[in-house]
Amino acid sequence: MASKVRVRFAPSPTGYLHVGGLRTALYNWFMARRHGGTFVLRIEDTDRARMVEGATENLIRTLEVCGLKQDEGPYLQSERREKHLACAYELIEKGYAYYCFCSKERLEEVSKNQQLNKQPVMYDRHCRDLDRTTAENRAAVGDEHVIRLKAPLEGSIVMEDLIRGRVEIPWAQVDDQVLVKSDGYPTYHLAATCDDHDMEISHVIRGEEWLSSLPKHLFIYQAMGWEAPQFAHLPLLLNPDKSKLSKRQGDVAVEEYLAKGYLPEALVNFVALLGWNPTADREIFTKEELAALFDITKVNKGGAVFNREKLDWMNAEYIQALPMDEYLRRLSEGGFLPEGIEQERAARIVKARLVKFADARELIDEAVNALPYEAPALVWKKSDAKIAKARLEGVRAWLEGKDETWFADVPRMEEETRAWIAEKGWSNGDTLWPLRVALSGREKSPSPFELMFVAGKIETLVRVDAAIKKMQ
RNA sequence: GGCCCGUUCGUCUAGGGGUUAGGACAGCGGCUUUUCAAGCCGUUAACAGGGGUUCGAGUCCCCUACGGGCUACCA
Repeated sequence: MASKVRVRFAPSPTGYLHVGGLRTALYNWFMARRHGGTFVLRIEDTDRARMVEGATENLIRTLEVCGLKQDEGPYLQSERREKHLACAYELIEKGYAYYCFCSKERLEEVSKNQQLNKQPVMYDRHCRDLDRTTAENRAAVGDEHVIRLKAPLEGSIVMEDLIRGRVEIPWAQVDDQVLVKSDGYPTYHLAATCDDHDMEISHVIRGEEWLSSLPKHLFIYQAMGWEAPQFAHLPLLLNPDKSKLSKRQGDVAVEEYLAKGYLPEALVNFVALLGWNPTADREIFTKEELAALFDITKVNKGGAVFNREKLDWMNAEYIQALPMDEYLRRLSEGGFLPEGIEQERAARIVKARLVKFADARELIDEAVNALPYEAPALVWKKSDAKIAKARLEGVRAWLEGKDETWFADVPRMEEETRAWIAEKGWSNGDTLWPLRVALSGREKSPSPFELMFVAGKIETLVRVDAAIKKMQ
């Protein structure tokens, strides 16, 4: 790789961090970490009309939650406007850009006709050959104008992409792109190119949607006499129907996943493996491990469907791996843990079956609160009412003799109770089933030992008594 | 419409001329089991199609089909 790796993540502040954006950020971060480089954050806020209040702060916060802290920045592109404009004027000076005074109406007219005649839709270069001095005077006087790139008319450009290899695009296809808008702000093409050069970016890693405008960017580098960085255009993230991942077909914002209680580590792990994988029969990696193995040239060319089922699986894996106190802390800080001692105990036993934190409330509720039920529910399928009642009475006497601390130790409760059942010559089924239903009121539930742990001694006995009474 | 990019199990992918085409998620089956979940074991399932090149193509080339991106004074 180049001697000094400098990469950047350059989102526009449109309100939230898109999961595709997260992956782009991640790959840039990997690249920086892998080569001892610098990860720069730049906010592309040149479109004043699309600015969203608080979006930038939110973007930075979300990246940080995901463990992606920039080494440099954030730079605000809007604050670098003077540099961009200077660049535009230099391009005009060198004959690689020009003033354009065409009205929006004329432009619409032109493209309408092109569409009708099945011609490629692009600017007809009406102002391309205006006399420069005249144009400059008009501009100085305040005539509304834009500045356009003076793209070559013939031949084609051959480009080298780290992921796709050689790409060739005929210049006839490349429009005289607007570089400076009539509001005096630069467009992405000018600003990004200019900034990437200024910030000495060595590798531009961005979404595939930019591939077709790469000729314009390369042309600017060349016209300015700058050395161009290397480029890598990432494949898109897709909906299940293979269209570009969009809001309509499910969540696309990282914030939404976080709000649902997906762990940032899990989301990062999952997203990182969409389009690239370190060639190992393994799925769970920390981002540091991934960074150490990262190779931009091994990134897939084809788009990847964002498969939520696998995300769920992976998130559950991460929850399982969390130490209990860490798990409770995060659950609580995320606002997913209802108040109460039983609730906290339930949170403990529910951890193993939790897919995402947002599901915790319901699972906890099921573990804490018993449902109303009818007496027949207490009878195990291979048993009968008489046995069920006898077992319940036996269990009650057994539990009566235990102290509160005994109920705080699930493995011990289970071990000793099973031994006791065996000693009695009873079966686990005809004993444990009635106990479990007595405690939960449900056909399906956590184990009776877990439920006793949640309920505590007093409440356990109350529920067992109630069950016995139902059997009268 | 034009230009560009892409195409291995349903999904994420491994694979860079010689493989029984491997793994993961989901699915299915079984084991375990007081229920559910988990866990463990097993299993279904793919090189888009057609031409080349080659002794030999998932791997290289071409064509077609399909999908996607761009085609803004948005990024």
